[in-house]
Amino acid sequence: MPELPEVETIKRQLEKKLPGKEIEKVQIIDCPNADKRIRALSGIKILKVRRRAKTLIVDLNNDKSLLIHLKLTGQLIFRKNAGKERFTRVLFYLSSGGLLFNDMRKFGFIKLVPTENVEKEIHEKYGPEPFDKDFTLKIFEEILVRKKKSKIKPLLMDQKVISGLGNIYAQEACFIAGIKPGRTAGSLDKKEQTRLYSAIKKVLLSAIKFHGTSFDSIYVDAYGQPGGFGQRLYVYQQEKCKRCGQTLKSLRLGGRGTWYCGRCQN
DNA sequence: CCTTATGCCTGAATGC
DNA sequence: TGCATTCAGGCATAAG
Repeated sequence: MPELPEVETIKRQLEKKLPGKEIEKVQIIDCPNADKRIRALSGIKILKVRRRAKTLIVDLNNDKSLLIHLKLTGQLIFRKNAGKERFTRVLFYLSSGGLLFNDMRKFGFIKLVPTENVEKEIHEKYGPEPFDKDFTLKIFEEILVRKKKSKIKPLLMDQKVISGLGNIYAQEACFIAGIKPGRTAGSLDKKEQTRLYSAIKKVLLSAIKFHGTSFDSIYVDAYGQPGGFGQRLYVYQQEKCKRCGQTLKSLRLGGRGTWYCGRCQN
């Protein structure tokens, strides 16, 4: 399930590949959430690839941008020889190679919006990027005070509050910070707030370094390669604590599977 | 304002 | 073996 590190990995790879390339043809194979107008992009060139939260933004030279969200099972893969694969939903034929939008469960979407509206469509809807300078410790503390009754792990997953964290990295951050995921935001003391703030950045940076998590073998990067962070997970879908060896506890928070160590997290 | 539930989907895993 | 059931989850939306 692509979260910030996975989408960032794809973004960094595609921004080296796509700019300057021309879209020769777009084929929508089976994609209920794809804007039909993308079929008319023949002859349009790709200018830039960006990321905001978990959404990829592909700016085009016709003042429009593609907004691509992979949701749970989406893949965006660059292939030298374009061809339909098992779950290919949209196929972009490029001047060299092809860009495949694969999505087993069809939750993902591709929108086409005027580039000038990207701000409105995306940026305004989401909370701060964890690596932007506006995401300061002070801002984070204010969030925790404002949402003091929320449970901390579902809060970290709320894109309107902070963008980019999903079910994996929210609970990994809680582990690294030594905080139980079911604690309320308001119950964190100053030290815990600081630890969690650092843990968010730490886990995301590390995951980006290893090209993300391919735990479920669904996520792959823009070259079809799995990420290497899966074996470095502390708690997500793990049985025993990597630090103390104790059997992890599991529960559901916000409807999502959640794991934590009763000894290492307080 | 809040929290929790639902729908969108399909494949893998499980149960009888 | 096969068929039905359950589960996974991002996130918009509805309901409580």
